[in-house]
Amino acid sequence: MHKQTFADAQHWPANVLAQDCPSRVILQHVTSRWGTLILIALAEDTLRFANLRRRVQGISERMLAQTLQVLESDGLVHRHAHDVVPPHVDYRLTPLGFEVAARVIDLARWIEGNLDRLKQEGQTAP
Amino acid sequence: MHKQTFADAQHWPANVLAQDCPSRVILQHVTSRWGTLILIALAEDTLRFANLRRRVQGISERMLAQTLQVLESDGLVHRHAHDVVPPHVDYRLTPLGFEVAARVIDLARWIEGNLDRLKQEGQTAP
DNA sequence: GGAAGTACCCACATAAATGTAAGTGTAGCG
DNA sequence: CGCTACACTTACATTTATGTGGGTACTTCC
Repeated sequence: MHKQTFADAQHWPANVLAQDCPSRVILQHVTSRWGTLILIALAEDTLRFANLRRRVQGISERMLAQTLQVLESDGLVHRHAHDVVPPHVDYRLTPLGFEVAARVIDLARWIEGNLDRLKQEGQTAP
Repeated sequence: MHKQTFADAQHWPANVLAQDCPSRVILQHVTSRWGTLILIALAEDTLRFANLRRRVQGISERMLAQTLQVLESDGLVHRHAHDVVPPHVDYRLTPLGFEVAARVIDLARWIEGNLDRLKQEGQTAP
């Protein structure tokens, strides 16, 4: 038996607005600068490292490698390394990855399609 | 007349994967650490500064103020200052804000509801 | 009178994210 | 042979994000 405490109430059910809710961590990964773009790119295609880098324009090798590792550790991306040389590694979304990606894409597409409705003139702070 | 160049193709239609697509900027704002949480909180209620800060647990005054300004400049949040003293300022989403918030919430809710399916053990990198 | 609340801003300091350049080992190509 | 491609990693430098503490001007509550 487990008596529910006030602290528990913050987390059950999970609530991102709660201070140390674990979902915040995943949300950070998914909504990170490159995380979003990688998910979007991989939703279209299974890609190799170099190709993925070409799709996600502007990303450095370092960030691509790092972000892929994070997404993999979350169970959103699957890394398949063929045992050959020179190396050949495929990256693709897991079923879970496709579920998040769909939502991220929905958000991105909305923004892309509503750019003209969004103000951007007096923008000083990034 | 306007002959479409290769560079144009990157931006028309808007594509977040393109290097300097303006939608990336908005995406950053919306998916920023606190931006997401503020949108989620404001989708539930119109809130005053201090109340909003209590909802978005862990945010500092500085970041709250700063992020609100960014979201306001994007046209997602509306700031209504009553001319009284002590100050009374209401923050609420614009119609546009509600549209993005809905998508952000969808993403957040999915994460909250699938925490158990997501791996988190060997997590070293944040 | 003193404390607390309101909605901030500012300067300063630190933490975190990101970029840059170089290196690794092997293979195929001209 | 020399160059390029592949998928990384590591060290170092820089940029960006975020936190902290203090201040403001005024009011209400005790």
